Amino acid sequence: MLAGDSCIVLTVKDPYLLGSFETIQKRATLSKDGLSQLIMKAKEGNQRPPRDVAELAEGERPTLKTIAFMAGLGVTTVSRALKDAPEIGQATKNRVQLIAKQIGYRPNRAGVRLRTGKTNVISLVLNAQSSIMGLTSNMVYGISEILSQTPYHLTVTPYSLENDPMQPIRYIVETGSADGIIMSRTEPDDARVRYLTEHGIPFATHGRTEMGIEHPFHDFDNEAFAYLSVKSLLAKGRRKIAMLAGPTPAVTYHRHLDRGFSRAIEEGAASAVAFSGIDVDTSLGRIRDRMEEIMSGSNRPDGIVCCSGGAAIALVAGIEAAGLKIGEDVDLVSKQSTDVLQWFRPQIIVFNEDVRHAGRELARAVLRRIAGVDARELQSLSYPDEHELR
Amino acid sequence: MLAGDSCIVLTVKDPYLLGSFETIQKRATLSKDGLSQLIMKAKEGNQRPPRDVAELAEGERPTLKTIAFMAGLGVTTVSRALKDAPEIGQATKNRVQLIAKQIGYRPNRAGVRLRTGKTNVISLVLNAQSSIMGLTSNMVYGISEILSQTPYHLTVTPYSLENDPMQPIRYIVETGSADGIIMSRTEPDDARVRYLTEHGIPFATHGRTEMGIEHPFHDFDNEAFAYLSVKSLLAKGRRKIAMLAGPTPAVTYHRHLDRGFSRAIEEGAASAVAFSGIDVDTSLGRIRDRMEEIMSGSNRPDGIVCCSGGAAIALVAGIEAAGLKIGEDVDLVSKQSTDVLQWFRPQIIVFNEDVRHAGRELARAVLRRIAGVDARELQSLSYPDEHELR
DNA sequence: TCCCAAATCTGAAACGTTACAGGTACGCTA
DNA sequence: TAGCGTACCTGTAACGTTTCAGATTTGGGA
Repeated sequence: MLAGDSCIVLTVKDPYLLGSFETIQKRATLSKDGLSQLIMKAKEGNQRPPRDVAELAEGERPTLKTIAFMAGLGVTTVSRALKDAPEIGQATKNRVQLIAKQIGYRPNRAGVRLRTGKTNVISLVLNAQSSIMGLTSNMVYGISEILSQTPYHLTVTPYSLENDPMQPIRYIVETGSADGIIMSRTEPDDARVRYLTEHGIPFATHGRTEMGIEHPFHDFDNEAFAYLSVKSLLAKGRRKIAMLAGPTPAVTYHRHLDRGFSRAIEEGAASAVAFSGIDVDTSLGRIRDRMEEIMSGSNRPDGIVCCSGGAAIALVAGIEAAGLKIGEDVDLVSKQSTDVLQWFRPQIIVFNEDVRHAGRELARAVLRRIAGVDARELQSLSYPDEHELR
Repeated sequence: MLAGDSCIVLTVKDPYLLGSFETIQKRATLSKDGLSQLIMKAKEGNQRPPRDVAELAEGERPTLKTIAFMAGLGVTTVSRALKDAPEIGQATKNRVQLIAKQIGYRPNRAGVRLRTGKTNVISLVLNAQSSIMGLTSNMVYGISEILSQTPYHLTVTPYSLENDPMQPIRYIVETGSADGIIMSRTEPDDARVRYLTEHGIPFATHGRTEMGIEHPFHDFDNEAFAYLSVKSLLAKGRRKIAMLAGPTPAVTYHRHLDRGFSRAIEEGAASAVAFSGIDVDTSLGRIRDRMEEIMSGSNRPDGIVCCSGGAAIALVAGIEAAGLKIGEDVDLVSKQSTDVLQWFRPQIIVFNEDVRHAGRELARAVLRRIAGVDARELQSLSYPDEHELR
């Protein structure tokens, strides 16, 4: 046994953790005069700084070798002890794990990655446009919440809408720069989903596809949202109802909205008014102006469904510019992903979409997919939850 | 010279790029019957799959070895040729670079990282709360815009306000998981700045410090913003002015706001009304309610400066709840980082803070800092740019 | 007493890259 | 023709990890 102070830079609180003096000495093939001396000697012995000695230069981090030296074991044993391999004795495992903890060992990601190909990275791929109201932020925070309890890091790769959405995906796959991918703006027939499935890369999508491929996803039930929205408008006696639709029909949730909307309209024998020329991707200025036009016209709706909090603000501006009052001349139901809407027009009926929760779900899904869980078990929906305020 | 089709999986468009048959043969020590045969033989020759042969299994990526084999050169030469080292002949460089391009070679990040310690990662560290209006998103997009033209990846590490802001920083430094850091919520005396400077880790902050350490930063000139805001209110004849201040005085920009505000108030001989109990970190609900109280009281301001677009919406709600009208009873100036504000209350005077631009500046700054540029050359301010709409 | 199996532990090799310390070939000078 | 410098290229080792194929020890049975 060696005294606790015999380590120079790295110290363990419990010196009995260290390898027996004889073992260490055998490894270092040095004379018998305490670990401190031993280390110094070892250092003088070699020409280059002895990295296999438990003294680390400024800024150097302990490695398996460091632990191996301290414990008087081989690196292999240490490696396995740290991951609880069955062929290592319990006593050794405890000893090794304690030393590792006490000297603050952390596996070198580059070493692991080079050897195993595992990157410990989850990549969030999203388009850089449509995210006025903190959608991206909350997604990032949700994902991070989950990843922070794991060895995974989160990298974010935005792409602009003018570019091919496949490009960042292909890059990740070709360079092997992530173990899993989370992506949004899912399309009914999504080339990325096909590509990733073919290549066997774990991923989860925010939104569903309709291509007969089972894959992990999380989605907000936009059909239910649209249905319930129309229902609330009907309940308020509204009869001529319009919807600011999801982005280009290419994106799946546009269809879900349509479906829910049409069903409710039909059930209520109400009439649908079309909003031509604008959708949720349109610039807020244009939405406002078009809205003013529409609401000043003869065939204006008396109830409106909007699927984005940001767009809703522009809608309100347009409605009010036309001289109408929300809650009197027209009612507005909107989805929101941050709690801004109700603070400025309490009459708006809001459904909250918890994007942070979506982030958590998606992160959990990719991780479990990476762990080999069947895709079908990693599909979840979250339901609109009405908060009519005041 | 070899025929173009002599490569099995990897092909180059210009077969003359390949090494001479003799060279390749020498390396492979095989008989003379074309590259295709040669590769097959090489494959049969060894027990394990011959990774040093220009045929790659499904999902395998070309490495330096692959190129070396194809070009009939050593890996070292290839490595250097690819980075334009002076000791490599121009002809060789061209040849190697062309092959690399044609077979789609990309350096293995884990290999580089393990060998050189360079991660090619920039880490964005931010707090997960205060970002209602797309602040985080735009920052991320701005940074990505710059990084996408470089080999750098962006990782995002949020931390919650309850936690120690040092923790993620320490993690990054201890595990060496990034080459540079971008962080926000800078404090006058910032422990992170001190720590990173001491450890010599490149970083850039969104916001300034006041601790005598020169470091890269980008900041919005909040002093000018507050000053100009008050000035515009004065110009509208407002005399009793209040400001919804920046988060806790711990954060530097709070001071800048104060300074600009006080100076303008003094110059205009106006009077400042204090907003007690709320700042920009307060929940929107609470801001709204408090605002209603204040604006219903006897000592209410007739001009208000607000430093966040999200908070401004809550302010407006409070003001209107008190039965007052923006632009008549009271004027409001606000900073905004997304163009939402003016669409719903055109009377609000807005100053745009271009966070995306800040992201670009910060990314450029860290990159140049990593490249060794002096910190003093990497400090920039952006100035408020008034847009009074309609 | 000897041998065998189980329980532990081990060194060497490999992942892809770069740095180090040469090596070879060529042309020029003496 | 020898000697030498230059231009160009090369093999080996190392970064930290895991995997492979043993090696060593221990205890028990014959």
